[in-house]
Amino acid sequence: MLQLKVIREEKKRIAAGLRKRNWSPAQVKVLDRIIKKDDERRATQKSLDDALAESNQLAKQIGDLMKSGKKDEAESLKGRVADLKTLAKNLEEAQNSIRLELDDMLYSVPNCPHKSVPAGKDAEDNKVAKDWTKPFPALADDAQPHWELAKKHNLFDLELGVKLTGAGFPVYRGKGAKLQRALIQFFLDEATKAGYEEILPPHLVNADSARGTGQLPDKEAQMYHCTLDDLYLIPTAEVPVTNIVRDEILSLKDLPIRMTAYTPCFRREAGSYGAHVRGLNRVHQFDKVEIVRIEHPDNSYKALQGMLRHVEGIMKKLELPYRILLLCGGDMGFASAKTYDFEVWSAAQKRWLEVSSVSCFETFQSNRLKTRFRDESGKIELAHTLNGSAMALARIVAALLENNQTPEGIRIPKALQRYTGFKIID
RNA sequence: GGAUAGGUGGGUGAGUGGCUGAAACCACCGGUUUGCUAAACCGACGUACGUUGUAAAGCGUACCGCGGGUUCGAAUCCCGCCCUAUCCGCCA
Repeated sequence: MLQLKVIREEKKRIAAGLRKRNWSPAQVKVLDRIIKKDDERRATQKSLDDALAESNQLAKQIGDLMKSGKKDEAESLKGRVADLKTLAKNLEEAQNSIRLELDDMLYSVPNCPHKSVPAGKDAEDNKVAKDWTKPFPALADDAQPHWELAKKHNLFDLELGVKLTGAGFPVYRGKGAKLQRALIQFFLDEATKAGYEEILPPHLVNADSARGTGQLPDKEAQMYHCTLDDLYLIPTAEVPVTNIVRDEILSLKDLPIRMTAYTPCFRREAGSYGAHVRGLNRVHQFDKVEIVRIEHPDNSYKALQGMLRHVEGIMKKLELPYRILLLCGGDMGFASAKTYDFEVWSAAQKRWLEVSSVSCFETFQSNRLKTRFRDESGKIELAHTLNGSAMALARIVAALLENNQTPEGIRIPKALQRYTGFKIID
């Protein structure tokens, strides 16, 4: 969530940012309500502190009087303390409900887009930051989409997944399973080379962690919830990995922190069904290697560029046609200040598939996570967090299968061959 | 799952009702000494919110796992929960 301090001090800038996200002037008024509610909070806090201060002082006096044997005088003060206590209790209750209202409002406000983010309503308004200029792979007329190829080569089986679990849980098998494993290994190795520490986190998290990265309270429906133990299956490695630095005050020399993790990702995805979600395009469980960075605010946008180059390097090694989009305000995720999406060309489906999303969150996440660092002068500041997929497997596999199909079989990109142990799927 | 013992500041650890936001030691940071390093010595050293101040800094409040209760007053007493260790049971 946004920092109260920033909303108070830079209301105009935030308001302008929200309008970039396609917020109406009426919606932007929530900022004024937040500030007003915060005024209320401060006033109540002051009264409460004053009441407690007086009561503390009286308690001390009573203690002294008791010791010096002036019992009657002590007794006479107790009435006042009781009154103060009632007052304090009421104020505290008021304070709690003010806090809840304030938090509700704060949670409802998305991050303020970076100044370089274009305004816009939806995906139509995204800017192509880097286009694919070379020709797309030329496929034969009888080229097949990946779900047909998978059937032909026995790579994954969605119907079997229905039997075992339900729709959207693919069962990979044979060379399909090996390809999956090879990609994970490849992505992790690339991240390691780029200086990211490999993490293997739990795949279930508690509510505190889900709150920390903003899945709770608003996106609860996206996650699978194990109610018996009140744990959530992670929708992305971002959740456990970013929470590593929750409630931490880092020292300057700890920064930057770079971490990478492979995890399966579980998404309930209440969303749409149909042609666009066939095969591996959208599933409830998929594999992903995530990269996460914790950065000094001065360096976060440089770090974002670094992450872009990293993902781009992977694209090139996989020999996939890709483009990079700079998302417009209206299409950006709630928590992001700036997001680039990577899309690969799926030659048989003849459309772009999103395979990676790289974002800088500035202090939006760290504010909730309480991830701070001590700056040069010893002052405590919120760190910036960033993350990106490098990469999401399911859709990469889809593109890989489709783009590389030949009459002889499906060709494995050179960089991947030492991981798969085979050069072709036939 | 059962039994027992515990959860105090970055770490170790003292503290059983007011003098404790918390001893002592270690680490970290600043300084003195030193050719340099080390040692020794001196000093500073939690977080959040509120408030005064241009600022430096000061003041108030809260926090000793979490939540509630008893009391004029709680780290300390009581209740519930969570977690950790050990033993037993179960088990990949």
